[in-house]
Parts: sequence; C-alpha cells; structure tokens
Amino acid sequence: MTRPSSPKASTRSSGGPTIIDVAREAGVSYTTVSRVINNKHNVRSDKRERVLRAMQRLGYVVNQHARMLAGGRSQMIGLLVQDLGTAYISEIVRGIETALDTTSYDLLLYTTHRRPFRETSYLMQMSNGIVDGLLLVSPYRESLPIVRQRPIPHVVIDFNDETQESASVSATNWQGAYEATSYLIGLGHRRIACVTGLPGIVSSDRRVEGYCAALEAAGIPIDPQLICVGDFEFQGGVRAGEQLLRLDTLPTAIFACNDVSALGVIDALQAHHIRIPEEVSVIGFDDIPSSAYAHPRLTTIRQPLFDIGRTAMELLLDMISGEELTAKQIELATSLVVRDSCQPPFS
Amino acid sequence: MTRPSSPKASTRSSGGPTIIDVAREAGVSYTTVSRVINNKHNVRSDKRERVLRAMQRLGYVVNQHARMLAGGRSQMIGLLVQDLGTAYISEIVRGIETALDTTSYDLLLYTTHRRPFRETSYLMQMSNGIVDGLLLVSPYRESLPIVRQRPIPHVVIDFNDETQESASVSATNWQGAYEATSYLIGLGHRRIACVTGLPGIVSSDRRVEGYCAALEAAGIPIDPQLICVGDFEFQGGVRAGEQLLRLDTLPTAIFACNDVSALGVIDALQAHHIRIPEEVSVIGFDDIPSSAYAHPRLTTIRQPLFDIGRTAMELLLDMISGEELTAKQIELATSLVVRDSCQPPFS
DNA sequence: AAAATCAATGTGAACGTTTGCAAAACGAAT
DNA sequence: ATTCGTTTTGCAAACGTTCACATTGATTTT
Repeated sequence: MTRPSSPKASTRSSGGPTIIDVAREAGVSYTTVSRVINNKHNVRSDKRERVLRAMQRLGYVVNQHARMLAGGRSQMIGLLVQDLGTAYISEIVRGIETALDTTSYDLLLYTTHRRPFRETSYLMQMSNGIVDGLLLVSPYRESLPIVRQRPIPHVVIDFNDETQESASVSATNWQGAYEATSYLIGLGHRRIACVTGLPGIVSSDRRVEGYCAALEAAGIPIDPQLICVGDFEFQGGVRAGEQLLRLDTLPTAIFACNDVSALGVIDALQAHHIRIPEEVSVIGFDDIPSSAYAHPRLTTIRQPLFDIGRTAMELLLDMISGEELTAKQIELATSLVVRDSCQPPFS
Repeated sequence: MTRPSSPKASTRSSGGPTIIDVAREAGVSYTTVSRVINNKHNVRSDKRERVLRAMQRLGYVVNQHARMLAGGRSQMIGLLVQDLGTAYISEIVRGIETALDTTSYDLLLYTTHRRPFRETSYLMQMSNGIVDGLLLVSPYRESLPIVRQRPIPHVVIDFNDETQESASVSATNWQGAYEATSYLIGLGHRRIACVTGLPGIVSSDRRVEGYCAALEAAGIPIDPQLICVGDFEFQGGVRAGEQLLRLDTLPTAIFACNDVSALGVIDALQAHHIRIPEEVSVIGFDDIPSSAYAHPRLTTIRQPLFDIGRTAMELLLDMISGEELTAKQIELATSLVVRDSCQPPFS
C-alpha cells in the first residue's frame, strides 16, 4: 500500500481545472500557483508570468469552497433581510453593493419573509463560518443573542440597539419623527394622529417616541385614540385610516411611521372622499420612490438609505480586516422633504 | 513518522463543532453521523436518535464548504441580476424566493450594475461549481456562451432566446406590445410614438417589434421619427419626451416599453403643461407598484413578474434534480391593465 | 573561499465533509 | 450448528485549497 502523500493527479470529475493542473502546465509546484493566486510577494516574476499564462490557457478559476475550507475565509458576506420586495430595503442593498464593489466579497442572501424561526436557523448556519461577516437588516430582537455568542463580525442595520453590544448603523429615527411632528405643529395642527409599525420593531418604537416627545414639547396632550397600530404595510395604513374615520372627529394631520402606510392611509381617506391635504395633512417617513409619484406627492422624512447600507458595509469590512473601530454605533441624519401632502389646518 | 490516517482530533480553531465531535459525543463513527445528516435510510433508529441528541447538545451545524468540496453539491443557487434596486427585479426575486422556500438551497447574489465585464467574470466564477445552478435575469448576449460551455444547469429570465439552447422563462413581450398598441389604435389613435429600451436588450427589441406589427396590422405606416430610443430608466423617458416635444406635431399617444420610462415621459410632457391623457395618452409596460400611485394612474401591460421568478426557479430545481423537461422555453402571458392615462384622441 | 543571510520554491499536513468498499452484526434458512 | 443474505457500521481516501516548515539557490558579509 502506497503512502497517501500530498495532492495527486487531477482532471477527475466534473469540476474545471485545479491548481494542480495549472502547476503541471506551468511547470511549477502547486504552492507556487497558490502564491500567484493570492498575490504573495515572494515569487519570481518570470514564474508568475508563466503561471498566469497557464491559468489563462486552462480557464482556471479558484474553487471558493476549497479555499474556505483550507484558509478559513470564504470571501462571502451574509446578508439577512426580511424581504427584498420593498423599495426600502432595495435602496439599502444598493448601498451595500456599492461598498462591496471594490472588494472581492460576494453576497450570500437570506430572506426570512418575516418568520423569526427562519431567521434564527439562518443565523446559526451562517455564523458557523460559512461567511466572513454578517449584515442584519431590521432583525428580530431574539436573533441578536444567537449571532453574538459566536465570534463573527456583524453589523446591524436599522436597529437602534440600546445594549450597544453589536455594531449598528441606522437613521436618527427619534429625531426624524420629532421633526415630522414639529413640522405639523408648526403648520398649526394640534390633533395629530400617528400610524405606527408593529410594536417591538425598534425603528417604529423610536419614531412613536419622537412623535410623543414633540407633542409634549409643544404642550399638546397625547391622545391614545389617535395612535393607531399599523404594520409598515399598505394594508396596515388602510386599516389605520378606517379606524381614524370611525372617530367622532378626524384628526387634522397624520404622521405615518413609514411611507407605505402613509400611502395606505391616504388611500383609505380618499376612498371616503376626504381631500388630502385640504382636510387632513399626511406626512410619512422613509422617502421611497413611490412617494414622489403619489397623489398628492407625499411630504416625508427622508432616510439616507443608500448611505446607511454603504456605511454599514464599510464598517463591516473594517471589522473583518481587524481595523480599530472608533464609533461602533452610527446614526445617519434624516431630513424633511416637503411636498404636497401637508398644509395648515382649515378651521 | 506516523501514517497520516483518517480524520483526527478536532476542536482546533475558530469553527464550531464538527462531525467528529458529534461522533465522539454520541459514541459512534463519524460516518454514521454523516449518514444521519444526509437522511440515509441505513442507520438504526436508536443510533440516529443518539446522534440527533448529540448534535442538539453541541449546537452542531454542517459546514457547507466542506460538504461541497467532498460531495460536489453546494446547496447554493447563483442569482445574477443587473440591479436589485428596481421594483421590476424585486418582484421576480420575490417569486424566486417563494419557490426556494421549501428547499434547502440558498441564494448567492451577484449584481452586475450593468457592466458586461463584471457579468462575464461572475459567470466564470459561478459556473466553476461554486453553485449548483444558475439563474440569469436579463443577461447580456455575450454572457450566454460562457455559461453554456460549462455543464451547469441554468435558466434565463427575461430573454426570449432565439437559439433555444438555454432554458428560459419570460413574458410574452411581443404580444404584450401588440396588445398595448392595438388598444391605443382601438381608442382611435393613429400617430403613436414608441419609447424603446436600449437596442440589443432582447425584451425591448421584442416589444418594439410588437408595436410595429400592430401598426402594420392596422394599416398605419411606421414613422421612424416617432420611435425614440430610451434606456428603460426614468431619465431616458424624460429625454424621449423632450425629443417628442421638438416635433412639429406631437403624437396623440405614446407606448413606452416599460413603466419607468413611461413615468419619465409623463414627467417631461407635464413639465411643458401638456395634459395626460387629455392631450396625449401614455401606456407603459411592466405594472410596477409606482404605476398605480402615479398621476394619472398609469395604464399598462402587466407582466406576471412574480410568476416568472417562481416558474424559473422551479424549472431550475427540476433541472438540477435531473428531471425530464418537457418545455424548456416558457412564456407567461401579459395582460392589459386599464387605468387613467389613456383616452380617445381629442381632435 | 567559507559562512551567513535572505528570497524563492517545494513538501506534507491540515480543513470538514462524502462515499466506495469491506467488515461486522444480525436473522433466517438450511 | 452452519451457511447465507441482509442490513448496519466503520475505515480510508478523496475533494481543492492554504499554510507552516524545510529546503534550495543566490547574494552578501567576513
């Protein structure tokens, strides 16, 4: 029985040429080929040339899986989102990709479709070393402990994290909501409703807090009847609108915690022939593309979604390469975008 | 020097517990653990139980990279798109994910940002066995030969492929454009402009063909002046609209080859105080969410994007599992969605 | 001219799985 | 009891890389 020594012949099954084939073609050892692939400095330029040409000729491309197994780095970033189908997340992902553009990392995409169970199981998978880093967009609360107990670099997006244990990037949700509400107050409104997201979603909670704070600062008492629980979806906005319509008197203005539900509220009110903004003003949050096309064009609080994605990715890349991290909790400023859906109250 | 025998001790570096740790914990061989993981039938139920419990206790999760290297299957599907930021693609991806939901495959995402060069290099990467199958959304013509010369299952979306060499799923682009144009003709229009996508994009070309065919069928001569080259983007639509405005007489109707450019055309015309649809009717193609919120609400040809994505993924999964394929070229029917942006011509 | 230094190259052993093959265990049939 | 099929189990060898270490060859220092 022969000793099973190092890498043997190749050209076996389906896969393309391997490092060994290239080595044979170029007349060098496979280690040298590996060095060329990884741009190590210590290889003579004529040999490097030979290897490069051999790779060309054979159409060689490295096997990431083998590379990962041997080297411990997969060159993949795991991206966990609830759903890609929303303009909101698309824009963040766009930013993420931009930051990734200059690197050789790939994105491994996980979509949880709002099922916490899936999120947990994905997270266990990924944190096992299948990816080099993890980007969590609007994760569930329960998910964070899982990823924290493993030693994997990760950045959380859109989740103002009070424990400060994970790196995070998000918009100034509280301040944005405060500004939106103050803007309505400044126009003269006093009866201002709020359409929330699902309770427990951190960004939603923060915005509701900002809304309340602005009212209090203006000396307006908070009316629980005017706070309608939505779900960040169009239908939730519609339901909230209908709920408001059942009140004895309508509010004169509505702050919706995101644009999609603002659109839903508007739809519900207009269906009952209420004119926006003449009878009721509506302001949203996010500034998704549809807001600009809506009728009336939606006044809203703009989140720098693209920048949030880009910043988060850059932060993660820094963490992966082991750089010093000055600010682990980053908040990016929101801004008021005035369009046509708000005006002073009629009365 | 000792003989280097099979798998050794473990609990080395960063990674979590391995198959070997589980085996030790359960008091069986690692092969048995592997069998349990892969649901092989030939393992006694009491041992299976023991292994399962050991896996639970240790928090074991399989290393996909090692699995791939050894077994040749990665449980990953490569998804190549130009850009995730468009509602158009989001909806397709949503369908893809739905089909993937019941399987254990993951999505490896590649975004080319409209750079053919990137697309080629990605394709070489992926077809090397890093993924088990490939989904190409609106690829460049040059990309297909690359992926065809490797033996990897792949499905092309939104690319009516005349060579019929690759499996494909797309909408009935020609018929949809024919229907849109015929609808305008039916309303009484005779001077009908067309805003195209970039030449060479197959779906765009097909739609232009359908437009021309409908005109011819109605005995209306094709006026080259009325065919404006766009780029499937908002700005392209704006430019096309401005081009049309420079004509001696405006057309009475415009067929835009996608909704985004229809929105751009409308924007350009409205900026010049042209009323839609009173002075000019506009019809789009796609039925993206914004179309319903636009002002006026956009009449358009609806593509079943979700179904396209889902069907493509199902087809690919069938191909991967080696099932017989009856129809490799699938076309899904479009439908006319009548809203408010078209009416009979004024004159 | 020998010794010491340094860069360039090669060797062998991982990395965590799957899998072909052979050994062992177990019943059933003789 | 012995033989003969079945399962059930385990060993060893891949899979295609990276990396620590040993070796070689070239260049400088003494």
